[in-house]
Amino acid sequence: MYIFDSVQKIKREFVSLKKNEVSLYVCGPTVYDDAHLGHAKSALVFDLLSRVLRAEGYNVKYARNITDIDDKIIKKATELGVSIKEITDKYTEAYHADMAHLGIQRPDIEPKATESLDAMFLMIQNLLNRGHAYQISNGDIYFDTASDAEYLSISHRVQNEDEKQNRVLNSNEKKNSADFALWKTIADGDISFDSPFGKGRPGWHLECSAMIEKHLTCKDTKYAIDIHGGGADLLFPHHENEAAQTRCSTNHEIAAYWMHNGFVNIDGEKMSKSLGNSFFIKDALKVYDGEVLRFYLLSTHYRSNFNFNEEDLLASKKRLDKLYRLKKRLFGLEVHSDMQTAFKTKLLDALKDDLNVSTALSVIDEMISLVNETLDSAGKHKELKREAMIDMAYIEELLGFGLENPFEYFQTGVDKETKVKIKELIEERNEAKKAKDFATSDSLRDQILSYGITIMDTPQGTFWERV
RNA sequence: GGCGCCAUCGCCAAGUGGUAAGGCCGGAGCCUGCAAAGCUUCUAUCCCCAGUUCAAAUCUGGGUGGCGCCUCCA
Repeated sequence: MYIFDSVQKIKREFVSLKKNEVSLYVCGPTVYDDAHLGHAKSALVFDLLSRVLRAEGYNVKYARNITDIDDKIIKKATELGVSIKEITDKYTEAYHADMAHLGIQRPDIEPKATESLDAMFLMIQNLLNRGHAYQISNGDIYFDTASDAEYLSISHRVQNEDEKQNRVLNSNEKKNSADFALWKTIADGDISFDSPFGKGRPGWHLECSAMIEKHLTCKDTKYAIDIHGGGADLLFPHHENEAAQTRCSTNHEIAAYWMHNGFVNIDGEKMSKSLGNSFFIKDALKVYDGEVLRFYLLSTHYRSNFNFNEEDLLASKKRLDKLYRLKKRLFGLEVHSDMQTAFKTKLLDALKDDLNVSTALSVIDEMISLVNETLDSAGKHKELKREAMIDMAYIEELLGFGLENPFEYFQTGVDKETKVKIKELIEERNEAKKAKDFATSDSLRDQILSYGITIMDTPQGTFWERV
C-alpha cells in the first residue's frame, strides 16, 4: 500500500505502527447545517481508504468525530431559540442519513466533542504544566505557538513579520497572533461547560487532538496514530494546531501519515459556507441516485479538486450503468466464494497505489467488456459467469458499487402506476410483434418512450429502463 | 505580499524517465423486423520555450494560463 503523505509531500509505502493494525482519524462535520458535497467527498475518500486497508488484511480502527460544540451551533440555536442539543441531534442524524445514502460505512468510533471534554481538560492541563499554554486575564487559555519549535512543520508555512510583531501591534493579551484558544471562558452561563479552568468552551482544534489521545492513540510509539485525514482546507491552521497540541502535551507526533482530499467545486467555483453556494447532499439525492453520486464523486483522484457538474455526472452514471447491465445479464446466478481471481488482484493493486480509482475503474471496464464479449461470441460459459459474479461481489465490497438490484437500479424514480402501464404496453407490443405488425409495435414503443422509458428486447424477454 | 497546487483527445480522467489506460460524446460496422443493449473499429505526442538524457507528458530552468491556503470551512 502506498499513500501520498501530504506533509512530506511524497508517496510513501504504508507501514503501520502496529502489525496488522491501522488507526485512522478523520475530521468530521460540525453539525449546525446539512452536509454538502464536500463533506460527501471527504467521507467517501476515507470510507474507500478503510475498505482498502481492510481488504489488505488490516484490522482498522477508524474514528471520525462529530463537532457538537461550536460558535456557529450556538449562534443557530440562539437564533432559533432552541437548545444546542436540538440542533446537533438534528444535523447529526441528517448527516448519518446522507452518508448512508452514499453507501458510506459508519466509522468504528464517532466521538463527540461534548463527550470528550474530560480528554480535553487533561490535554489543556498538560499543556499548562509543560509551559506550552498560558492563561490571560479574562481566563481564556491559549496555546503558545512560540514554545513549540516544530510549529508550522505540518503546513510548511513561514511566519511573516506582521505575525511576529503582533505582540506589540495587537492590543489583546495573546503573545503571538498565531496562538490559538484552547479554552474560551464565557460570561453567560447558558451555553458553557464546567471545567477546572472555569466555565467556558473548548477551542475547535483541541477536540481532535484530545479525541485521538482518548480513543486511538498508541502509547508506546513515535506517533499517536497511523493516518490522519481531512479536507485540504484543514491543513492550516487546523491540523497544524492539532499536531502542535499533541506534540507538546504528549511524547509523540500525532500522525505518521497525513492525507488531505481536494475540494469539490461547483461549476468551477469553490463551494464554501461564506460564499453561500453550498450544494447539499440531500438536494443532490432528490435528483440523483445515491450510488450514482458515490460513483461520480469517487471517480476522480481524491487529491485533485473536483468540479461538480451535471454533464460529467451523467457521463459517470453511464459508466456505472455498464456495471449494472452486466449484473442484469448475470442475474439469478448465486455465487458465494472467496476465490481469488486475476481481476481482484488487479483491482486491489490499483487502489493500493494511493487510491488510484481511475485505474481501478479502467480495470472494471475492461473486465465488463471482456465478459460481455465472451458471452456475445459464445453462449453459456458457466465458469466465466461464476467468476464474473465473484468479481462483481468484490467491486461491491471494495468500492461499494453495484449494490442494488440491477432491474430496480434502472427503474429508480418510476412510480408504481407508470410501471403497471409500461408493463401493459410492453405486453401489447409483444403481441403486435408476434403478429409481425411492426407499425403497431413501433408506435407502442414510441408511446413507452413518451414516459421516459426505453425498452430492449432480449432472449430473456423485453426489459425496460428509465432513460 | 507569503506558501503551495495544477495545465494530457470535444468533455471527464490515469500515467510521473522507456516511447500516451479507461469512460462520455462522435464516425463506421456486426447483431436486431427496426431499435435499445452488447461487441468490433476509428479519433491526442501530452500549454509554450530552453536544457539534462541514448531516451521526457514524465526531470531542471524560464514563460503563459487556471486555482488553493494564509479568516469559518470537507
